[in-house]
Amino acid sequence: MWSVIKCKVNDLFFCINTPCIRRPELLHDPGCFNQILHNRHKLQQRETKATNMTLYTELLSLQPMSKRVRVRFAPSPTGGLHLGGVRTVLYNYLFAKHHGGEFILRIEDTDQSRYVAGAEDYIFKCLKWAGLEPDESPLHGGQFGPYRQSERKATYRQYAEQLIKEGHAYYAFDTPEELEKMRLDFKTEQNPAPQYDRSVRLQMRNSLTLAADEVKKLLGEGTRHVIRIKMPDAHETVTFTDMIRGEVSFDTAVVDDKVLLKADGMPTYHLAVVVDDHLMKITHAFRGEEWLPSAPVHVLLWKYLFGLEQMPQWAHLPLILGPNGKLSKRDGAKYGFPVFAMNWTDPKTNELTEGFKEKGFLPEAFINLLALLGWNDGTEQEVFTKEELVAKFSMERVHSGGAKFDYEKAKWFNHEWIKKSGAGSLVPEVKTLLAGKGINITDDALLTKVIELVKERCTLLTDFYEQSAFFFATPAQYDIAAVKPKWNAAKQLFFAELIRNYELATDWNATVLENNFKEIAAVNELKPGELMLPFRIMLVGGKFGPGVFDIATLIGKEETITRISKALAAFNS
RNA sequence: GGCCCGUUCGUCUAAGGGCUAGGACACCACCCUUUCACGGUGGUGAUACGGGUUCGAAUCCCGUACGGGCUACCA
Repeated sequence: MWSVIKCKVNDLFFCINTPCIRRPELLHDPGCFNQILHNRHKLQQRETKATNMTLYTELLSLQPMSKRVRVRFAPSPTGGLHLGGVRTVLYNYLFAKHHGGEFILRIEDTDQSRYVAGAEDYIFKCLKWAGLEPDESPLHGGQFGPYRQSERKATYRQYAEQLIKEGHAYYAFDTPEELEKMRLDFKTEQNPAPQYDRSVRLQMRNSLTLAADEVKKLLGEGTRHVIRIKMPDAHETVTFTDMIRGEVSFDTAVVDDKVLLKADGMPTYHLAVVVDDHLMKITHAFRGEEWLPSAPVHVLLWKYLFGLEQMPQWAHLPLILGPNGKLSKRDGAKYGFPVFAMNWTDPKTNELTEGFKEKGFLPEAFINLLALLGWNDGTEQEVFTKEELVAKFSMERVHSGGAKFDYEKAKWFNHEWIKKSGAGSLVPEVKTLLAGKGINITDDALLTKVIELVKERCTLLTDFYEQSAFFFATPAQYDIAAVKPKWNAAKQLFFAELIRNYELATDWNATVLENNFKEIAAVNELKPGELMLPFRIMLVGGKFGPGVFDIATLIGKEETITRISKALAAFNS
């Protein structure tokens, strides 16, 4: 149950809704306390820190009632899951886990015309990859199912009918053509997008304008109709407190009569979100900022249907922006960065949109970079494990402004995570990647050593191919240009001698190899520096990679000698 | 057009009325490194503008500008 606490501070009353406090001692956690200040913005503006502390102390003396936190992510299965969607999932997940609550996934598939085969399955795969699996969903089950709105179709109509009975909604019989005509007729320069609202509804065909028996007759004949919410006639201000933005208000006179129940009997998002959030006992509802304009409709529905005190706390997350406004998959294609979590192929067009996973991102890095796009813990820490995020996340520290996605920084996060990961844990990924390029590895221990040696040079997982292929295959080509200009007979002789020396080596390790290399150079009066680069080209093929003697050690005596001989032939031709 | 939200280095952000506005990415320079990286040191670079409140404003208030979102029987 909600416990609504009224506090009087400096002659001002504050209403504080306490979310799930299963354990009162959690109140001692300042982060948790922040969470409780439903209307902290007001407090922030008018009160001093000291007063806040007084309030805090007052709260401690109260016994908050417990209500388990339940949050939901409600995607519509119409295509790929993009950055913003995954971040919404993340914030839901972190918030739920931070408060010991549940994270629910509900499929909002009420628009049958937009149904896309495979999209739902794809969403689950993305969540699994990212490590953000729900506690309840169509796949995971739960006490509040079904979790697909299409399967809940029968539940919605009664709520719409109830609204009509109470005068908060009405039947509308207007055909699509009539609606189009209305929009055309009322369109002016001043009003380029006329709404179906209180100014026009009395000129349309609906149960407000038609006689009661006419309406009855139409309904009896099964005439196609929708149910629309009837926004209040008088100017009424709808206000709610957003966890991120503070108080937000709207004048109901400028909000239109949104359709609640469509002609096919399916609810629209507006009805479904309110009914299902209620039925599924959602305590906090997080969604993108693009939903803010329709929030007054939802608040009113809560008021009419279930009571405002039952309404979840809203948080409208800032948008993730691309180079030109709201991030779209087009931006990704245009600027060369992934937008979706995983590769998505549109089943109709066969168009492939690249995903972060396939681009070479580690799931840990992906959620880390997403978490920091709009949130920080107030310290200078930027690399967080999922566990740290769960422990530190709070909606209070989410930024209100939109964040432009920076692919360079995203790559930096991935690089940090590759460096941070143990070589062993990267083995499966790198193995699969190399196998895809025709390099099949059987020796995991060797691969682990290779990864350890090259991982700091890899920003994306896919970089492991270039950085480690030469450990498993003799270079097919050499960067001849880097060697040829300074190549001469003396160097030729040096490497011939090096082969003889290495053939006799009994102790094959980097130190011995380097010492022998330098001794022979000294005897021949050559500078080791001038010989290192050719040696590298012989072993690697190019001017990159870890220390040459480390490479020689790992590829082994036989292979090292083979590569020197082979390269010698190539350099001389 | 209307409504709503927002605005600190190019980008992500810190600073809850009080040091020289701090950090990270990117960029530049140097050091380390006989490759490429990692790492280290330093540097360039921001409170949109105008009023107000205040001893004092990035911070609170108002206005302007700019940016974004929404304006479907889509979500």
